[in-house]
Amino acid sequence: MGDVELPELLHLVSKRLRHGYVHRLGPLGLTPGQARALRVLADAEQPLRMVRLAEELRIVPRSLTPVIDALEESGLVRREVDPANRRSTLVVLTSEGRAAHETALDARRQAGQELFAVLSDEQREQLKELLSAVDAQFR
Amino acid sequence: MGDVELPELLHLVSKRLRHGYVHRLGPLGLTPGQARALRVLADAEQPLRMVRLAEELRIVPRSLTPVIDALEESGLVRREVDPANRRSTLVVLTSEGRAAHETALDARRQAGQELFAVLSDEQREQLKELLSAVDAQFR
DNA sequence: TATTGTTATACTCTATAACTATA
DNA sequence: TATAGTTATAGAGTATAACAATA
Repeated sequence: MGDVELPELLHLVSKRLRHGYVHRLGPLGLTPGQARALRVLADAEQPLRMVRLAEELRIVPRSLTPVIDALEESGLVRREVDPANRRSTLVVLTSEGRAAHETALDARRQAGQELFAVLSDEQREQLKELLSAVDAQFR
Repeated sequence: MGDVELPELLHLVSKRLRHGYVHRLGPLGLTPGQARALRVLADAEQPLRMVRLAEELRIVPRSLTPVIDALEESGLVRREVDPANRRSTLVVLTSEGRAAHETALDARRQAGQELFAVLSDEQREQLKELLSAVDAQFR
């Protein structure tokens, strides 16, 4: 076979990452998408509206709904009506949610380290810069 | 927000790639997975057994079944019983399938070029080598 | 009218487990 | 017994379109 193209490589490596996440986050009762939402909420350090959270995650609001449904059912977030605009829903991270985020963060770090284990710190930085450049052109 | 980690970047860039594929392959009546299967079959230059094709695509055989179902329905591949081992199914690329592969290849190339447009040839090569190293450690 | 979020629906990608036919 | 592939089922991730509530 031999010659794997760059797009195909990207796809394969990304699939491995997802695989690692699924297996490490699964025992915590989280999907990668849920863990991502927790991360954004924790980083924001304040409740976020659905539209805003979806933007940060780069998915459409409709796709966020079941993610938040699941997190709410697990008690990791809470929906609140935005007093400033009653059309809006504020997604509030609970203390359980914050704790789950910390655990998930470790799991995600481990999966990341495992995936990029063969790269030196320098190479990892290089990879990050290349991918950043690719990503940035669309933002 | 600022500090996006390497794994997250990988996920985001990969998502963009998928997005580009979906939009360019959709009008051709192909999903990215179907186009991948066509590519492997075209590269192999001979019919492949289901198990072998799944291996090349790095998915389990069960996941390949609906992909081949769809391609067969579109007349792009044909299932044949392997005369050497009647348990096995040979997936044969039809001439229509070969033509569809050529068209899909262009679409995929365009999506790839668009995605990595901001990188120089040298940077693309660098990225490819880094991802290859990551991928190779698991093979 | 425009915005926010949800309901409804659907498709892709992937997996595990159980079954059938064949070896 | 072991292998190849399918049926059955499920769970993530994603999207578009239509709608209700609110602004």
